[in-house]
Amino acid sequence: MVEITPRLSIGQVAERTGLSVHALRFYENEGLFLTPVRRGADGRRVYSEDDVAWLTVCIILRASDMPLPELRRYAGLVREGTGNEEERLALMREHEARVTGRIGRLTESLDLIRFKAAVYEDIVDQGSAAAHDCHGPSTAAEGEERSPVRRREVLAE
Amino acid sequence: MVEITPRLSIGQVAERTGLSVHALRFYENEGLFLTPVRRGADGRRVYSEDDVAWLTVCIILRASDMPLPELRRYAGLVREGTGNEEERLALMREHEARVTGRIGRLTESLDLIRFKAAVYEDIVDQGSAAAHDCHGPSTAAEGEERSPVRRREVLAE
DNA sequence: CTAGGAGCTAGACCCGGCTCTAGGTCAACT
DNA sequence: AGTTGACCTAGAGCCGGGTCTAGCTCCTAG
Repeated sequence: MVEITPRLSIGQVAERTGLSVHALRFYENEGLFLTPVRRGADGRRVYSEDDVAWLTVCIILRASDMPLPELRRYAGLVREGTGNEEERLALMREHEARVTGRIGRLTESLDLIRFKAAVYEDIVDQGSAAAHDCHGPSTAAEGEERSPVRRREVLAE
Repeated sequence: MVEITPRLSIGQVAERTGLSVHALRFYENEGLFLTPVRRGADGRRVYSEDDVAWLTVCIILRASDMPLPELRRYAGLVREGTGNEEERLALMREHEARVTGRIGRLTESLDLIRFKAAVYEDIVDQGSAAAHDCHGPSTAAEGEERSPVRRREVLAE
């Protein structure tokens, strides 16, 4: 007699998932659900826990910047049922590659960011230790290579 | 007699930086340069290597999703000259935190992505080893906790 | 002299991904 | 009876970050 799959209102789903009710309707419109969202007698949307489970997957994929069209395609594959796992795999692997690439580029950027921060920290520390004017390095440097953030091009300012 | 700071055209800067000429004008409009971009007698923009060096910094900050307003603010601080290193430091540290946060969330997402991929890979391998139908797990799972991507909520599909 | 190519400005447009509004239905309280 | 409050639809609006267009000025080469 326990409710096996409680029927959730859009508001409840919004609350649980952190998506807005607008976003939920929008996602539905975009074809991101696995099954057409059911309606109650009064025409209101009724969600199941399965919907919520799927949404949490969507949220994670979106959090890693999977574009909506690709998420839609993925939803389509899942909707089709078993048999297309190669395609799902390819899609996931592709996405994985994008995400690792993104992480890599962000990590590279962190080199510069931390380097800059360290430079400013030194100046600040120095300035507060002895209370005389800071003498910032204004020598500009040329940058040619760029992959593993070159020291010199990073120094100025 | 060597050109100490060669004068570059917008096209040359675009080529070197990978930014479009449009983007270069746009950035200028947005106040992202350290000094007003000089103009030749004919009214065309003339860039120095310093500009390019600064642009490469901008590009890295943008690559890590520093919003334009913040980049503008940073440019402003640098423009002001030495003396505001605490502010520059704070800005960089803040940005650093955002970037590490982002990397963390992406890395978390990777857990799910790889898990899914692994599931599909198993199915595909299994399917190709013995040529009988795949029996995908369609058992839906409820998801409550979510930080360290829970196993169960991830299984379905 | 004329055609191309690079630049110029101001401003329109685009894209992704929501977000919000207008105008309405319904059920539940007071 | 009236007021919330949650929901509905269709469609407009917004934001960030560019991108592109129109219509113009130059310079250079053929």
